[in-house]
Amino acid sequence: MAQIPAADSSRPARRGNNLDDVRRNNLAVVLGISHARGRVSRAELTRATGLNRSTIGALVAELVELGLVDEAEPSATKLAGRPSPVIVPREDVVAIAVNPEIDAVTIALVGLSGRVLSRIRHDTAAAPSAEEVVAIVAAAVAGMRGELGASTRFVGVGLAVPGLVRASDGVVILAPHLGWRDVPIAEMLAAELQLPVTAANDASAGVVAESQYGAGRGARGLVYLNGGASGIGGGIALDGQLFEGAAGYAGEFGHTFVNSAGSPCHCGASGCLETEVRRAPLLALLGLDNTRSEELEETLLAHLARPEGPDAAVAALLERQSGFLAIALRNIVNALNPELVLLGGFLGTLYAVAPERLSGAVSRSALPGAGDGVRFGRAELGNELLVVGAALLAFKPVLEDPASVAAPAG
Amino acid sequence: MAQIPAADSSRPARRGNNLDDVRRNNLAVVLGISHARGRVSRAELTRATGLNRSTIGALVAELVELGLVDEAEPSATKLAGRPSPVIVPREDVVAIAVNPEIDAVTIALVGLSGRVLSRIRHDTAAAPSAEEVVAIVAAAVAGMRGELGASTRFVGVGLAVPGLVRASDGVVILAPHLGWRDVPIAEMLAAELQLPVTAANDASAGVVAESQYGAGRGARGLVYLNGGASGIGGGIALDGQLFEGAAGYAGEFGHTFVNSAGSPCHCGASGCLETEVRRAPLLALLGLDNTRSEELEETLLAHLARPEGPDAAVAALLERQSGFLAIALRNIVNALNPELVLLGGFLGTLYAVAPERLSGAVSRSALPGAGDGVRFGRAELGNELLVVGAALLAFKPVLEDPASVAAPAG
DNA sequence: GTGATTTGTTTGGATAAACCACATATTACA
DNA sequence: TGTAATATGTGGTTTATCCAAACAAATCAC
Repeated sequence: MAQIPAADSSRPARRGNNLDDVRRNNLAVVLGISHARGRVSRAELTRATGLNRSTIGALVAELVELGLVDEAEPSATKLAGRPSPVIVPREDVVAIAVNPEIDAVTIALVGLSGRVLSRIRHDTAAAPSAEEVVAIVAAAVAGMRGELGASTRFVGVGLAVPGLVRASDGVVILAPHLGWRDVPIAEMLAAELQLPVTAANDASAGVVAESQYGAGRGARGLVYLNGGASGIGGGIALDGQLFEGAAGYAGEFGHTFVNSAGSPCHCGASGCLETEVRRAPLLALLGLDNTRSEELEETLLAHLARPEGPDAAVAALLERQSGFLAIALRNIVNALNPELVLLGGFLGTLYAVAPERLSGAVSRSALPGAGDGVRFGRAELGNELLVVGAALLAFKPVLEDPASVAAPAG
Repeated sequence: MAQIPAADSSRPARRGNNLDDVRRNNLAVVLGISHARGRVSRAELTRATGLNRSTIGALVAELVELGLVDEAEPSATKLAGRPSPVIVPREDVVAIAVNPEIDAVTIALVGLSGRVLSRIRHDTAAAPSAEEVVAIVAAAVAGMRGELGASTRFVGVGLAVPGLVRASDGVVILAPHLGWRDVPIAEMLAAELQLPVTAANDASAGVVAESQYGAGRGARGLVYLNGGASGIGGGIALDGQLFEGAAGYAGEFGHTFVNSAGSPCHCGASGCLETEVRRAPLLALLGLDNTRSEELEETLLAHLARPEGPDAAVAALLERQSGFLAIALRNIVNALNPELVLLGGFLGTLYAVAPERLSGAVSRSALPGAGDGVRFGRAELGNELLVVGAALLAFKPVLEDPASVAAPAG
């Protein structure tokens, strides 16, 4: 009878746990719930975590000591019993969110409470270079610092980049629209701001935000596809956490093959989702210029509602693009069996004009099981999406190990 | 400034940890390493887990008490110092692995040591019904029981089914080649054998086996595609664990879209990988009958090595099928950024005849980052694959919580 | 007010892992 | 053959964690 070969030791074995890990984990759980829900009473924390009342008391006291949360007066309930103090994440624990785009750099300060404290959009004449981004961010942060109280603590920087970003060190491998290639932007920003920097693809930041605060709340397995002016990006979130893959590049659904007779794509292949499903042809048909996506959607819905019915070319284009999108989604559903598929940007519009057409096509063409279990939806975080996603990237180390942040000076 | 909406409470918050959890986790880690490596010294466990010597001593003692491992004499090393006892998983802790196929049911007993203790292939005239499978398994297990010592403990049953299996309750939603639809096979087997039963898709079982014992050892993110007589199945393993998706259906790469002009597939769509890349046309061209895959590969390699070169039709077919496979793999690499892609069965043959052609095509057509980081390989577990994979499914509860198994009677 | 209910607080207890000192078993080398 | 060096098991002690229980406090219902 065969003996199965023994596994080698190349995969590092799971480490053992000690008591420190217990504490660290429990602090992270409590801070995580507090951060996710905004306001929680100690009693709610007790129920959610399954920990003892006294343990929660001690954990919360330590988080207060660390300057990460405040204990506030109990909020009025209609229940009998002693009121339970409310835990709120401190707003003066702040992440810096940065999003360089083709014609602007957006910088925002986001509190641990989830509030966007301030936000600047710095327009640029051309696509900014990495050096320009660093300079713009440094100036913007210096300016915003003054508006905030002296107690403000910056815990890190989160960067959402429209391109491929290596997760391990935050190097931008390729960002065609910015013209970047192998740019160590995270390192550069970290040197300038003296803060830890986490960089990720913009759609990855988006899926994290949607997963925790947006239409993906509560979904355990979430796939996100976003159609922007520059192409189609995407991301995968499992249990609220970004799925990175081996090196951080997972989620590039824009280059899913959907058409044998398709156009060549800048990626080198042809027939990619991104080349077949684009905003531009629709804008041209509707006589629109390079507009915001809200405007496109309004115009499109109005067009479809015309008494004489939609133009044949418009209807055909929608039909064709929905078909290609359905093919890509079918692949994704079969491969990943997600609970929820979220569509943003232009793809959200495509979904919105005929939700049934798209979801029906996918459910019918995907395999039973995965196909009939999946839900579809639109991304709901608009403007705030990338800013919040980037901030979540920056907060991640704190949320995973609250005790690792230096306690406040005072 | 915007306030991000608070997350609702629909996603159950992560639970807190207590000391029991620490112990449970550490027991699982120690047993897991022991199971994966086959033979480990206590000293090696100490280094791998990062735990204290005395803690490892206590954990191992508890596992011995539970009857899951034995402590054996130290094996000779060339190192100075006191020899460290060796921990070996007990062979009389046994899982029952079951694999129903179109023309046979395979039943095997697999020890926690990883050894296949016995194995029966029960041929059937036609595809077996669920009732027949239950009867065959019951008879086989009764027969094999006699061969084993009285100390043998059965911890569970693992079932690898060629079809879609709902992970939560082991119901086979659809197994076209068996003619099963909504069959509660896990429940039926559990009632008969009075043991916990875990069922999964056969490729899912395969990827787990390859990930832990086969060509996927050490890979953190692994994608597996297998070409069998009945189609193409697949699975995803992350850190040695099966990625199930929302309900256990993840990994159906056989229905990836690869050809707009493709044939209709039994799944309802058309142009699926499974319809475009098949064994049958190649067998026909080579004048082979319905042979084993080893035979196909030998014949094919011999044909390609002919002095006059391969037949043009054969070369064209290989080129064509490799091209479609490359398209599917490109999609998968872009979407999941796996570390390793493993090909089994007919797809392994297709890869083996020209590894460079396939891996080169994928690396070039996938996006930089994901494309140039991925490795390709052949699945290396042949006959044992499904049996080992099914057994791993059955052992999973024990490996996750060793203390949950009843201590041996003796 | 009085009682029921819920929750914070305090204290003591159980438990798990770390730490330390010492015993033990092997190799290296004179 | 004997001694030193090295690595590892063993047992007692310490430390940190969470839990359980008793008590105190704050609210609601009547």
